[in-house]
Amino acid sequence: MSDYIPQEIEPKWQQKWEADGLYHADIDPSRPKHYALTMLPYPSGDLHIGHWYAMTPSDARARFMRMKGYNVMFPIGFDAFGLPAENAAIKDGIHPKIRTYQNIERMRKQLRSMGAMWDWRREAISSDPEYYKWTQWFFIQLFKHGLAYRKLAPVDFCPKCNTTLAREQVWGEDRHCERCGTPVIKRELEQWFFKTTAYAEDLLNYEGMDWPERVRVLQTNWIGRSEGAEVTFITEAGDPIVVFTTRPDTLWGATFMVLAPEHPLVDKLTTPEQRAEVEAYKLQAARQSDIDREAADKEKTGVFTGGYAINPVNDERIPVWIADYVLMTYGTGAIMAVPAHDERDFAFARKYGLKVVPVIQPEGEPLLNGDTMEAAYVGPGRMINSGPMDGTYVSGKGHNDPGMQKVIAWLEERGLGKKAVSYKLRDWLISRQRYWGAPIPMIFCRTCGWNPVPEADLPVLLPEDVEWRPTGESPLKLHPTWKNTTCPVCGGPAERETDTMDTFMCSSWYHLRYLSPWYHQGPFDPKEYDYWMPVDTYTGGIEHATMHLIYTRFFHKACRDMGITKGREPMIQLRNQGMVLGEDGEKMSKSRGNVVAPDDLVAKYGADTVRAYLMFFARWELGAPWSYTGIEGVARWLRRVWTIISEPAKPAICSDETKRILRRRVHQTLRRVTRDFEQFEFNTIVSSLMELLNEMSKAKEAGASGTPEWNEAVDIYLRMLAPVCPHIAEELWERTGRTYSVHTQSWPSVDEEAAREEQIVIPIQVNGKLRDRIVVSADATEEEIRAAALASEVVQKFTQGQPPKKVIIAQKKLVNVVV
RNA sequence: GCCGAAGUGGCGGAACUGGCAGACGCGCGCGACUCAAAAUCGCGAGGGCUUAGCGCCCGUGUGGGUUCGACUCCCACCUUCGGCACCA
Repeated sequence: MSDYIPQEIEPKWQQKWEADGLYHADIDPSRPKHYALTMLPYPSGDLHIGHWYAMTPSDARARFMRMKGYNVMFPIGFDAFGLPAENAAIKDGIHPKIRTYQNIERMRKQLRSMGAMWDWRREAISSDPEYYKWTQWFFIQLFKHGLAYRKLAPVDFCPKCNTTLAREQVWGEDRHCERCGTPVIKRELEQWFFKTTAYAEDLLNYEGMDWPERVRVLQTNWIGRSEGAEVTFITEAGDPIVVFTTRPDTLWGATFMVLAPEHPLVDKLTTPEQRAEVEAYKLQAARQSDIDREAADKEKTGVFTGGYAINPVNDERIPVWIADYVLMTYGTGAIMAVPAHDERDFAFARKYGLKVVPVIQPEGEPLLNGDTMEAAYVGPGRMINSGPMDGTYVSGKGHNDPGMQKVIAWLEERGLGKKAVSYKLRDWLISRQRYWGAPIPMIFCRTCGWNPVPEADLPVLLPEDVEWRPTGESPLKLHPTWKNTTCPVCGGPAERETDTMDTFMCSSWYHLRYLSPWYHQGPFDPKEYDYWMPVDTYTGGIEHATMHLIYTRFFHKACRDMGITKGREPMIQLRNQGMVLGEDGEKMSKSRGNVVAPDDLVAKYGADTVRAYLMFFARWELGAPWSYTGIEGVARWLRRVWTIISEPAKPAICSDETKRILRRRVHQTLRRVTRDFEQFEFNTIVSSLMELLNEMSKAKEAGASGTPEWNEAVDIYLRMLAPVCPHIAEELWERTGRTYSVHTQSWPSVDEEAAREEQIVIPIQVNGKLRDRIVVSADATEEEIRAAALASEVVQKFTQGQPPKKVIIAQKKLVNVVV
C-alpha cells in the first residue's frame, strides 16, 4: 500500500479527465438537462479563497446532479472588462488588455487546480471582440425598442484625478475618490440609460422562482413600490404641478407645496422679491454633496418662492416653497405638504410657521388641533375638514383601503387626479467615461441625431492605442481618429459615442454566451438555448442581490419582449454562499495580513482536502472564520479514507451481525447524504461521511473487509465521496479494481430494508424529564412500547404503583409518562 | 428610524414535521506505540451538586406564554450582522 499523495494523483486525473472530455456537456434530448451556474469571476489575477468557497460546493452539487442522471452543463468564463485593470494601468502603465489576459491565463490554471467539472469549450470572456460584439448588439436592440435613451444626469467627479468615477469607486461617508481620497463633486453629463423602471412591476413577481427570501426582500425594497395617486395643482399663473402622494386622503390638509430645487417650474413661480433668496438656495443645494442631503435627521431647510398654487379640492390658495428634502429623482419632484399627517412636512411647517390643518382624526382620541399638535399623526382614522369626504374611515396606505378607493374615485370623476404607483427603482445608467469596456455602438450626426451603428459593422472595436491616463474626458474621445465616422443614415461626417458600457451589461447575458461561444450568427445558438435554458441552479454572493441579479432579470424580460429569449425568468433556483473570514474573524484583507492563499493550501494538502474543508467548516450560506487547524482534521479524514479503503483485507471471520450493521449504516448515510445534497447542506454531507468511515473502520477491525457487504460499502462510499473529493475518489475507485470513471457512475439508491433498524432505543420521560431508555423491536406495537415503558424500574419508582395520569407515545421516538 | 437575518460547549457547527440538546470536526486532557518527539491509534469531556452507587439539579441570548413535551411555535425585550435611509 502506498501513501496518499494528492500532489501526484490530482494533476494526473485532471489531465486525464480533460483529455477524455469527461465534462463536456452536449445537447442530448434523451436526458433531462441541468444548467448549473456559478457567478462569473472578475480576472483579478489570483483566485481567492472566496472563489473556492463559492465554486467548489457548486461543483459538488453539479456533480451530484450528473450522477443522478441529469445532463449537466457547468460552464466558466471571465467578467473581463472593468475598472480595476484600468486603475492598475494608470498606476503602472501596463495596458489593461495585456494585464487582463495575463490574469486570465493565471486564473485558468488556478481554476483547473480545483478539479471542477467545467466544460472549458464553453468558456466566454466578456472583453473578447467576439463577445462584446453581441453586448453591443443587445444595446442596439434595446435602443430600437425604446428601452435605451439619453438624458442629462449627474455623475461623480474627482477634481484631483480629473476624472469621472463610477458609483463603486466612491467610498466612505464623505464620498471620496477610491484612488486619491479627494471628496468627489457632482457634474452634469448626457448619458445613456436603460428603462429598468418599465419592468418594475414584472420584477416584483417571483412566481415559480426558488430564490432565497432574503434576496427577494432586498429586491422588493430596492424596487420600492408605493401605491397612491397623482394629483394636479394649478399655479396662479395657470401652470399645472403634478404631485405624487401615497395619502390622497389627506389632500384637504395640504397647506403648502414643496418643489425640488431643480424643478423646472421654480423659475416661473419665483417672484422678483424672492428671486435672490431662491437662486442662492438653488446654488447651495446643487453644490451639496449627496451625503449632506442624505442625512435624514438633518434640519429641514427651504425657501419660499413667492408663488402660490390652488389646492384643487378646496380651492385654498397655498404657498409654494422649494426645499432639498424633496428629490427631483423620485415621483414628480414636487409634493403637496400635509404637515398634520407627515413627519417631514410637520417639521418644515413648524420651522417656517406654516399652517397645520388636521384632516384625519384618530378614533377615541381628543380632537386634533393644528396649532398645538406636537407631532404629525400618521395612523388611521376618520376624515375631517375634508368637505364631501368627512367621516370616511381610512387605514393609512395602499390602494386596497376602501376609504382610499373612495377618495381616488372622487378625484378621478372630477379630473383632479388619478390612481398611481411610484417606484424607488431608477433607470439604469450604463454610460461610463472609461476606456476598458465595450464601446457604446451609437453614432451622432448633426443632422440625423443619434443612430445605432449598423449591425453588419459590429463589433465597434475598442482601439488599443489610447491614452488612458485621466483627463476628465472619456479616453476614447481623445483618440485622434477613432471617433470619426460617417452617419449611417445620411452618410455625412459623424462621431461615435466615446463612452463605454457598465460591465453589469456584460454580465447580464453571459449565461447566454456560455450556451455557444463559438456561434457567429447571433449572441447564442437557439438550439442550445432551447435545450439548456433556463439556468436551473445559480449560485453566488448575496452582494449582487440588488445589482447584477436585478439587471440580469431586467435584461431577460426585455429580451423576451423583443422576441430574443423565452420564459419569464433566466434563473429558476438561486442559492447564496456566505463569506470566509480571516482566522481573526475579520474580513480578509492584505492590510490585515489575514488572507488565506488557496494555492498554498493546494500545494500542502491537495485540492480535495481544501474542497472538503470548505464544505465542512461552516453552513454554506453563512460562512465562518478560516481555521488552519480545522483543515488538519479534514486532511486526517482523507488519509484515513485512503488507508481504510486501499489497505488490503486481512483474512478474518466476520459475524453476520457486523455485516448487517455495516449495511445499515451505509444505507442510512446514503439516505442522509442524498437529502443534504438536494438541500445544499454541504457541511453535514462531510460529517456524515466522516461518521460512516468511523463505522467502516470498526467493521474492518471486526473482519468485514473482503466480504460482499464491505465491497458494497466501499462502492457506495466512493460514489458519495466523488462529488466532494473527485480526485481521491477516482484514484481509490481505480485501485479497488473498478472501471473508470467514478464520475460517470450513477448515484446509488437506498435499500430501505437494509437501512431499517431492527431494534430501536426509545427514551422514556417522566413528566417531560428524561429518566430511562428501553430497547424494543423496530416493529413493536404501541401497546408493547407502553407495556415496556411502564415496566421500567425507573418509571415504577415514579409511579409508586399508581396508574399514570397519561402516557404519551410519540411515534417510535419517545414515551412520556405523566404522573 | 425602517426592513431582514442570526444568537446552541473553549471554537466551527449538528439536531428531519414540536419528541434523547451538543452529531462531526478543531482545540483540550489521559493512555498506547516510541530512547524521545512527530505521525498514528484508543479513551474522556456542557456546567454544577454528589453520601462516589447510581443519582440529582441547571442548561440552546433574556423574560413570559402555548404544550404531556419547546433550540424548534407565539408575545415582548436585548445583542450582533446585513440592507435601505428625507422615496412624499
